[in-house]
Amino acid sequence: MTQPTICPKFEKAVSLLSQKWTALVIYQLLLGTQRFSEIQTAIGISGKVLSDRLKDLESQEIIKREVIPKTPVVIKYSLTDKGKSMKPIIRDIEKWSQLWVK
Amino acid sequence: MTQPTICPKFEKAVSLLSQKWTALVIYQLLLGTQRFSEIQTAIGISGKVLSDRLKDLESQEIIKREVIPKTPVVIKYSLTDKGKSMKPIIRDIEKWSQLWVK
DNA sequence: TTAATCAGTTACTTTATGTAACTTACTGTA
DNA sequence: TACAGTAAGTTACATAAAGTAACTGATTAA
Repeated sequence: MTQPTICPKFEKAVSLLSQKWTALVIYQLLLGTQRFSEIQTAIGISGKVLSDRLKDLESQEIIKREVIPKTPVVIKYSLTDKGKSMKPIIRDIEKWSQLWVK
Repeated sequence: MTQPTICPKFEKAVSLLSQKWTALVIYQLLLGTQRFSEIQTAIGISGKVLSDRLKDLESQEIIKREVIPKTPVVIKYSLTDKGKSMKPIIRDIEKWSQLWVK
């Protein structure tokens, strides 16, 4: 009856990826810096959920939000180093899906 | 205004991993065949959700369910080849979490 | 003046998870 | 024999997460 406690860091990473849309947002930003509406139309997510997701990811320093003071203002999202370092995870999911998902 | 359609296979893989507990169940079964109650206490999931998850994963042929007709009956869950092939994904998440999650 | 875009927010609905108690064998203990 | 316990779930109900559609406020273009 030992509670084999799973590593909390691993658990946290897993809970990040088990939020819907997280992986797709990161996948999209691996293609380069993008604006809110670009991400939205690329992956087909609602404004509300994208807004939530971007806030989460920003607070975890996986993405950064840049305000470019033009008129009208432009807001650009991109991956931080922490975010970019998730690339192998995303690439493995891609590879696996090509081999195994019918 | 092109809809850059994300690969449906990739999307499907992502939606699998974005269900809560899926990655942890697979992680646990990478340690070897386990019984319902073993998985349950190992990862701290409720019977109801574990039951749902195992049904999903079985229907996608990621795990197999074996009934061993002893008295009382023993039920064992293990990964199929498709399930085992997700090991690199899980290992990458582990590695990333060790390096980047505080 | 009206329409359109961008980056969201708001209010409300639906779906997913979580909680706790219960079930149906069967076994082991008093 | 009666009582408690385990394994592998299921049921009914409660809360949290995600989806939908309409709306904002600033700005520009027709």
